[in-house]
Amino acid sequence: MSRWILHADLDQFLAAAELLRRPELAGLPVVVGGDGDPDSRTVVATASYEARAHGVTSGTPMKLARRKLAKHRPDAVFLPSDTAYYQRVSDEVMRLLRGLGEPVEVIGWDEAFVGTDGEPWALARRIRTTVATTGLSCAVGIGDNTLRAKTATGYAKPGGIHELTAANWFATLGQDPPSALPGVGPATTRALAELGITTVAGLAEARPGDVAARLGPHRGPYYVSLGRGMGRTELDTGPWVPRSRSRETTFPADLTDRADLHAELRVLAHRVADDVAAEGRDCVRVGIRVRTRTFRTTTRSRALDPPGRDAGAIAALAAVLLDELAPDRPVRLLGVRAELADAA
DNA sequence: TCTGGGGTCCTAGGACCC
DNA sequence: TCTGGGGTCCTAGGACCC
Repeated sequence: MSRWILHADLDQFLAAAELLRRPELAGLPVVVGGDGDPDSRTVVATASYEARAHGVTSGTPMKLARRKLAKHRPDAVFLPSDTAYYQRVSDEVMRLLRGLGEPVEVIGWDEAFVGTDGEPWALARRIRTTVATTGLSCAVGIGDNTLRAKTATGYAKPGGIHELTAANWFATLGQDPPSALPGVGPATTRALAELGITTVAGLAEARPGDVAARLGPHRGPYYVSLGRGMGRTELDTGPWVPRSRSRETTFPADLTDRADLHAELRVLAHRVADDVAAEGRDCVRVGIRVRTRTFRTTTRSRALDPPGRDAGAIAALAAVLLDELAPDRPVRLLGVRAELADAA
């Protein structure tokens, strides 16, 4: 248990990582996402601040991003997402953070918690200078638990430091909508509004039982605790152990032919099987995902009996599930997922 | 405007068992 | 003969995050 939790978040990570190896792009709007095909049906993963200035943010459809930037920034640069490279850059940053001698919990490519019993502002500045040695920059949130640290980072971006504790929690965001809290999205915000809860302070004062009746026995009380600013003070410093592996593809054009669908499914299943084998663990359950032209998404899953990592067995079960699902509309996306056995 | 890919966790209903 | 309640597993879907 740590007295202070710090949350480090790399600024515009994917775009910044690209600038590391292409310094000549500095100052230009840089948009990372998809496979680099200008017409692909994909979205922006990360946009540099120069691109954000023109309304291009994460999640913007790539075609729309091109249109928005074409007007004012014909010099904008579009790059395909190179996940293997970003992972290497991330690994190096996390290695440096672990070198600080404090507990570190990695929670994403570009985010980590660092715990300390020492002076948190001094550590926050050390984190920023340490990360800067890689050529990247980060914002740091300081909190008395993980939730307050992560929330604080939102006030620190880009590249700053902000502290959020029990002392200033409600003064800072008590009147903000519940969606200001990490883990509360649009659907939950809507459901809470139906209960008359429209602010973080209101959520904190709600009766957990009332929220549970609307949002579930576990989630209801959890949301109330979020409103109160409660979070962990214990970090999980162990390596991340994946619970599932999946691969999915949105096709350039919708597929209707059953043989085409099965051929694509087989490719995905084999890629998943490769990932499962690389984990050195068995697959216990196989799932597929089908999204049709109308964007309706359905899933099917079934236990793999016996569990294993044989690509043929995983692909065969995926094929059975696709036949059962038998989509009757043109298919936009196919996905295959393997749930992994508990690590030994 | 036309909506990615890779993940995690929770919920709820039905089956099944005692 | 009829009725019960609780626990657990399986599965589909929802919500959210980066």
